[in-house]
Amino acid sequence: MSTNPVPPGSRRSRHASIVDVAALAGVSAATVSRSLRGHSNVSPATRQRVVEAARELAYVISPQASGLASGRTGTIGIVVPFITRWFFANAVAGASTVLHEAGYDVLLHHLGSASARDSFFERMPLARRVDAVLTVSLPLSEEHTLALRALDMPLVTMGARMDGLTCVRIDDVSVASSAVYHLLHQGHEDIVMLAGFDEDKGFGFASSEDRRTGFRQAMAAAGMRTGTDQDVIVARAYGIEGGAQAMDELLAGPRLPTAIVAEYDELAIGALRSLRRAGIPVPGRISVVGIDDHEMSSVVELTTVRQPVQEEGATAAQLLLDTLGERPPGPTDVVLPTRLVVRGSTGSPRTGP
Amino acid sequence: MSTNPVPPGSRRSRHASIVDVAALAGVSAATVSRSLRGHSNVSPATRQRVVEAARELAYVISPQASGLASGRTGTIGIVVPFITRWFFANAVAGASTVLHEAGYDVLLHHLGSASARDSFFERMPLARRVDAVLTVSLPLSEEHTLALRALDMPLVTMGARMDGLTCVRIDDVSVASSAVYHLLHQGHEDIVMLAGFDEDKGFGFASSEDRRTGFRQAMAAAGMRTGTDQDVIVARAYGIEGGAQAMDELLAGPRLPTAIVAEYDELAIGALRSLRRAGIPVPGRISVVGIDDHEMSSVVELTTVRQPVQEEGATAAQLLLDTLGERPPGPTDVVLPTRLVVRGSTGSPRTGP
DNA sequence: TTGAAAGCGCTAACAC
DNA sequence: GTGTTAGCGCTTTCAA
Repeated sequence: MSTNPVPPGSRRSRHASIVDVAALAGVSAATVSRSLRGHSNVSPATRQRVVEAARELAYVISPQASGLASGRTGTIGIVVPFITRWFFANAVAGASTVLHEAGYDVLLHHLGSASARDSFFERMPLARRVDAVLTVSLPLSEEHTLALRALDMPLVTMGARMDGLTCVRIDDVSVASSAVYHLLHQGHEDIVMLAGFDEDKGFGFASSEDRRTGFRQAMAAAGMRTGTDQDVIVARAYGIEGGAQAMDELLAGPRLPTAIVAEYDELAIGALRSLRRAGIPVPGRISVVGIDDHEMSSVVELTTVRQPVQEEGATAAQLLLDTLGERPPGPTDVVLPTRLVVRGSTGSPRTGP
Repeated sequence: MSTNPVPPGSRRSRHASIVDVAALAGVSAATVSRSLRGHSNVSPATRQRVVEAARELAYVISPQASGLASGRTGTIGIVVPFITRWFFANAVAGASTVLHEAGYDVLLHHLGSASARDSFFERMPLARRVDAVLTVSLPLSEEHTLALRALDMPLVTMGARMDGLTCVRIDDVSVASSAVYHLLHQGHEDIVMLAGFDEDKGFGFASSEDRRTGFRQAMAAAGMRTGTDQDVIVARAYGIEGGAQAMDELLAGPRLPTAIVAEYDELAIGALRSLRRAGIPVPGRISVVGIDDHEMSSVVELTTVRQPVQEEGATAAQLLLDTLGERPPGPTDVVLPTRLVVRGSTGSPRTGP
């Protein structure tokens, strides 16, 4: 019927190698290499024969051998604090789709905790394994930055500016400000920011600082008192639970503001859960605004500032690929647009007691 | 002050190589290799010198060279349909934490769409790049299965049984049944299942079939009519939007059941959104049960059947590592426990018209 | 316990 | 255009 795809006399290792293909096509290994990688200096007829031989032998190039010889890995490392959070999962999705389409593999590292993060930067399991690195919203210490730079490879950050590095982000200052303006516009005067977990000297997210700044700037510009200890409360855990706990504490305290700006939607959603359980009407007694437009925000009718997370990831990945090409462009700072999405969690404050 | 970590006369490539370490330690490359990998037949003194030399030169082993020589990659491939969905992100988190701790790298592939899935199995970008593969909830066609098996490497599935393969899962049949029993126990007699997107011949999830079976079995056992066209409605999109649309259609139809069992929580959450917007009281007019215990389920007070997703991922990863060791165990079928979490979305049906 | 030598499978100069 | 020749940096027999 058909010829055996594995020549009987071949060395019969698990895979056909480039010399097997070369033999079958009647050319040298170098020509096979050139043909399969689309180099121009191969005659169409030869290339044709090589491609067919490769197909017949089910030849798959060995990335190890190729990488060893060429110095490239064909792999990009993506580092995120948490893969389970909506934001990071979407960032990874946007980036890895672009990278896979470009023929790159993606090595994923999620840090998960401060200790895991430290051991990551200490062991640096990316060294010699990837051609470039994309980090997402990692607030990096001096030490971590050095470890990353010591890799001496292209580096793009998403959501965290670093000197001399290409960064894709949103304008976190103005994002937080616009959340405040929305509330001010509705007549709120007693607004508190619900900020993310800090974990000592910070395994928060890189955007944290800027959002707090944006909050305070907008408050100050409107003549609201700010800078006190009470205008920003800090969650003591990540995500929903962090937001819920912080809200519980606020509810237990002496004074409940008329509005909350949460650093990110999951905090806001946690706060909403606490408010609902406590029977506090939203927005009747208190309004809540988030930042992100998490996929669940429409479900809980959360007013929020939307950012295009997948697009940020895709853009960052594309810039990384550009850097890998010939004539790499210099570092840039790409800022993507955001917009306020008004839903049911905000409204005018009740006048009177 | 201190000696230069890069010997002036060395070949000064970007990294120190094993021969640099060997030279500095005054041994052969073979001994360096043995020392650094903890082989027993190296004298403590020698190993000590090698380790110090490696540290001094900031030596990092080249995975490419090592892999080329040894035939191993030190990398595991994880394949998921979507990384942005809560379930898969958690599965990946559980698995990759275990794999990273064991010193393996993780190559992530998320398929995203049926066309991307097909091209994935056609191009098989895992070939020669990983030592083993973990697939999560992928319903595989005959063709895909063959492509995977052709890789000829250890394969563990999470949430999708396949002949002769190790699988970690929950009992999807009984999970769906228990959701039904909960409703029956509350007195419901008119129950409809809200099932996931099918996309022609199926890019749904592997658990889909079993959950429908569980639903029908429980209904039949209770003497409810089943098998009609109306006891299972199928969403026309994934996730929340799919659930919302399906619920909208049900609401527009002639008959509204008193209870819904959703194939997974995101569908249930979408359904809840539609119900809230339509002003239908839950559980007053209709009860809703989900499956998963998605992190948002507590926020919307969804009654659901919890499954330990991260633990499933971690278990699957561990089994994969076991398979990679000497004396690989045979294929097993690990079923993890689940439990009903009763929240506010279910209650007795209203008696009367 | 250690070293020498032979690859692993590919790419990149350099010839022709 | 195509082939030849060296490696890329390890691991692994096989000897010693």
